[in-house]
Amino acid sequence: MPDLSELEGAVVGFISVHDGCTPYQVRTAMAQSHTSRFSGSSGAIYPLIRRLVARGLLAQEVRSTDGRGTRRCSLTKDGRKALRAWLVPEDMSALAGLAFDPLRTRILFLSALTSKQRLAFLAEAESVLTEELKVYLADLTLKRNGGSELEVIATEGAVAITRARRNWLRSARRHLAGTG
Amino acid sequence: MPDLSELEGAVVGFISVHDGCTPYQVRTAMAQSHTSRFSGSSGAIYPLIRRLVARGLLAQEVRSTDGRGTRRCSLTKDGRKALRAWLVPEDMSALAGLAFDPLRTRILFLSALTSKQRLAFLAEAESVLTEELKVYLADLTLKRNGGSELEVIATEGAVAITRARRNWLRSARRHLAGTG
DNA sequence: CCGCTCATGTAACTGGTTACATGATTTA
DNA sequence: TAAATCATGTAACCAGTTACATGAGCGG
Repeated sequence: MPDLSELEGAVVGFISVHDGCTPYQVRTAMAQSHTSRFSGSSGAIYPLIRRLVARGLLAQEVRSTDGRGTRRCSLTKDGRKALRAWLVPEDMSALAGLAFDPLRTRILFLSALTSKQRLAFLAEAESVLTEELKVYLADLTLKRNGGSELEVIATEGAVAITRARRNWLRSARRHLAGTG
Repeated sequence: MPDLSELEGAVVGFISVHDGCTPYQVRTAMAQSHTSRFSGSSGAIYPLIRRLVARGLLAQEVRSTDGRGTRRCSLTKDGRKALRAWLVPEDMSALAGLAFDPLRTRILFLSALTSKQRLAFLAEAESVLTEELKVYLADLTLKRNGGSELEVIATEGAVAITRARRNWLRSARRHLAGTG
């Protein structure tokens, strides 16, 4: 059995927390997640869940009362095992590795802009990040009353990283504004 | 003309900074980059560069003295234009959006582990991040003497974000250790 | 001249995306 | 009863990966 992909792991993890949820709920949860990595498209989720059922990691229960054929998903024993293996891989450094950051990438090539455009770019990025930070902080408040402890921690991570990015951009802009 | 993809933009940006470089140099630079997003595989780079030449964004000069057919790449006027459009897209929020973080994703599902395993996971991740931080700090020193100003800023970003992640994990671990 | 690095390339695959399509259920 | 939402699905596509293959140039 090959390891779970990131999306597969996220789906299995979601079902482990939301036992008995429908594929549709998995799908919308992925789509609403803050990270834009996965679209939560039906073309991704439904075939993926079928694959996991075929591999014996998921079990499905069809509600006969529902004409749409809505199914409820839960983990099998093998599914829980696969989830644990996905959560804690042999090589943890793959998880911790530097994430791809389109802003950081672009900064390397800002010499293609005039110094005025450069500063405008950094200022604009900074303001977008500040707005985003507000969103995550609001989300954090939400999670603090009503969310699980782990959801709070994950949201704190989003806040911490966004804040770090914003502050980094701010100091970069000030630095570049100084040196022209 | 469609917009440049992230990899295309990175390649065009690299060539803008390293004018006259060979596709091989582009490739190895991508492969050595800290972010694991792109492998820098020849199967990605060579066809990509050919596409960009066909689109008129890159120009190639073949050194006739070289039996390997090594080519030197540079940007055309259209290439510089496309680079600027890629650097500063209409929707800046797409650049600033929360990056995908496999650690953060996994934290949401740590309830599948025993509390002991959970703490071990966080401790291990924290130590990997601490090691990584050392690497980026060393790189920063390197860039400070000998690198461009923009390279220094980009590396400072890597340091800032890694540090934020590490500190976030540390406080999460301490918190979970407290509540059992 | 052997092995390493430089340098380019192709073919099969993969894990997603977008766009489309269909029908059931609920709500105004 | 119309519109919105719930719910599932397929087909065409795409950007990248892995694995493989080839050969030139160079240092020991």
